[in-house]
Amino acid sequence: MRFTLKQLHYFVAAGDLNSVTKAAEALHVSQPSISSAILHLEEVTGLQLFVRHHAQGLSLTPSGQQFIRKAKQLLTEADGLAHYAKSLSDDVVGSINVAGFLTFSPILIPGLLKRFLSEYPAVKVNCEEMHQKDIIQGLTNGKFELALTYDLELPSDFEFHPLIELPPFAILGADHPLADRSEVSLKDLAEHPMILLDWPMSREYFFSLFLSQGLEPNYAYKVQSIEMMRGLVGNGFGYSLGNTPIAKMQAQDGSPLRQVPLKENLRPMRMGVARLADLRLTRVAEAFIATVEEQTRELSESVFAGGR
Amino acid sequence: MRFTLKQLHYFVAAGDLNSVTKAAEALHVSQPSISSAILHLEEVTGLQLFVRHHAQGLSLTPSGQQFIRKAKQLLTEADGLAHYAKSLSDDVVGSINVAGFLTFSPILIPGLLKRFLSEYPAVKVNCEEMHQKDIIQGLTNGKFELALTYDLELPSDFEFHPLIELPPFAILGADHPLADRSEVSLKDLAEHPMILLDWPMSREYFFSLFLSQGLEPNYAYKVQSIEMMRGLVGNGFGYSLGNTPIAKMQAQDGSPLRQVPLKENLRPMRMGVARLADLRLTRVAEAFIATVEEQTRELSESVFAGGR
DNA sequence: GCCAGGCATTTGAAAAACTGATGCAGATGG
DNA sequence: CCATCTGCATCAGTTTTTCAAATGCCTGGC
Repeated sequence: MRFTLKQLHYFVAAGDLNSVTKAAEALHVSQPSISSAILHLEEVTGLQLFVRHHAQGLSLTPSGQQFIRKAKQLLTEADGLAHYAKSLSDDVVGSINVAGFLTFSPILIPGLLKRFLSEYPAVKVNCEEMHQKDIIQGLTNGKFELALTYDLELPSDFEFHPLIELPPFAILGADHPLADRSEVSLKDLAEHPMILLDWPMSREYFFSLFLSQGLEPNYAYKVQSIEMMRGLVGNGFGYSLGNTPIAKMQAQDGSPLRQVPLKENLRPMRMGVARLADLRLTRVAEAFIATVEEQTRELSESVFAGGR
Repeated sequence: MRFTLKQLHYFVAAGDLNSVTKAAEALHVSQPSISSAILHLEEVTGLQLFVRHHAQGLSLTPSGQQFIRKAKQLLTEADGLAHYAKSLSDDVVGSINVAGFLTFSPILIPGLLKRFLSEYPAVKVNCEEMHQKDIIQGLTNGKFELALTYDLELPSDFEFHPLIELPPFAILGADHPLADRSEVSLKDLAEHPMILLDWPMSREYFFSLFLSQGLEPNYAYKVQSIEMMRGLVGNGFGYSLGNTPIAKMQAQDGSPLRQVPLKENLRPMRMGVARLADLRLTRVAEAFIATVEEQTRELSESVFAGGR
């Protein structure tokens, strides 16, 4: 870099006051400091910035006048950057990047966004839904500061703020032999063909539920999407398991579905806010977490109550 | 100032490369230099700019991403300022402020501007016409870098580049008793009433002409403008003197005028380019002077030949 | 479990910035 | 016209900042 902001600052002061001495007084530095800053700028720009009047200060040359205008502009922008940074750290402004786990994002996030933006309209919220694996990676490399997800295989340097517990339940087609029960046991289900939502970390969780009961599931199909799973279940190809209740259980082709609680006391999935432990929260993130808490409290009394 | 351009530069490099070490290599500085620049920025902004991944570099936090965008912008603008200054000193760009003496500015400057701008359309030329006194003051305090004027009472720290010599001539109304002569002497004129163009420094010049011949003029009217002088002369109130011939000698009310050379060998007025001696010329100024020379050469064969 | 990679910290040296004093040249005032 | 004053540049010495090599420390890979 050819010059420093400080030199520009000194130069501008001298140019405005037409005096090195006055600029020095105004900025509370010594007169040689101003003088040398100007000399340095004249050196590196190759411009003669001032004409010196003996015993009566100095005045800008035409070149100096052109230069000082741009210099002031740059200083203003530097100041703007400082203020921008300050407000990023002190105020609820700017943007926030959030990741959401695929299953409950469509239920949780739209209402959440609505609530958050009505309170903080100046904030730009970027949301992405993804698998747990991508969430962990995105949080790790700083792509997101927060993630709404399950505490599923979170690395030790993550912090998790739990919001709600979602016990697993069975998803059954209306024609399934077990569909009319008020609750079913994993033991009963294990014999039937199961539709597995074949997502990294999710599949291990479901498998672990059976394992904890000494059982083994009977995978009929492995699918990559919730909708596909519901379609197969709704059409009688098997049952499935889930943690995220939705308002109206129905496949996309209209086949009715049932959500039936499981008899065993199984490890529930804990949904909450995950983030890197050593990433200090911004004001925006704090505000967002507060809003998530409100939104979740509300949902836990309506949609999310459906699984229990 | 809270931060330096250098710190921003180091930070941006680290952010782009996701590595302190790589940034240090790229910028040919040591790794601690980068590291401390980042630490300082995090300190003064209050933002956490990076998440550190042990043994595998670092990545920008969302705050860091917002900050780096603006930081890059500022650096680009700082670069722009450096280039702007460089081109101001090296190229014929930017603007130039020129003063012109009142009498011949309307004759010289329009054509001059046309010629100059056709060659250097990127330059903004600011022209002002004024008295010698204001010209000297404007040059002294750097308002103009050049002035087209007479070498009339120029201070010793001025430099004057003469372009053309303009001997004084008499301006007479068509009905004036001396109007039909091919030349008149000051001695003849001195008896008649004279219309004085009462400008600072100009009046002293005209008076000195008489003084050099042991004469004294007979002031009938003192006026503040060329046009007023011509009007009075054209309507028979007296004669006047001038140095700047114009193409068609006529007052604004249509009264015809005559320009009659003076018999005596009087000190001519030297017209040229004046400037502060210790103000280094910019490229624009150099180019402008060259154009003035061309333009004057051309005019000296047409309009400016009229006085002799 | 050892090695390598990579950032932070330490330490000492070099460079830069700063200051008070001085010099110098023109302006000011009687 | 001379003495004084003003205000920028320069100098010398000190403080501050910058820089880099070495070191430490923690993690990931083999």
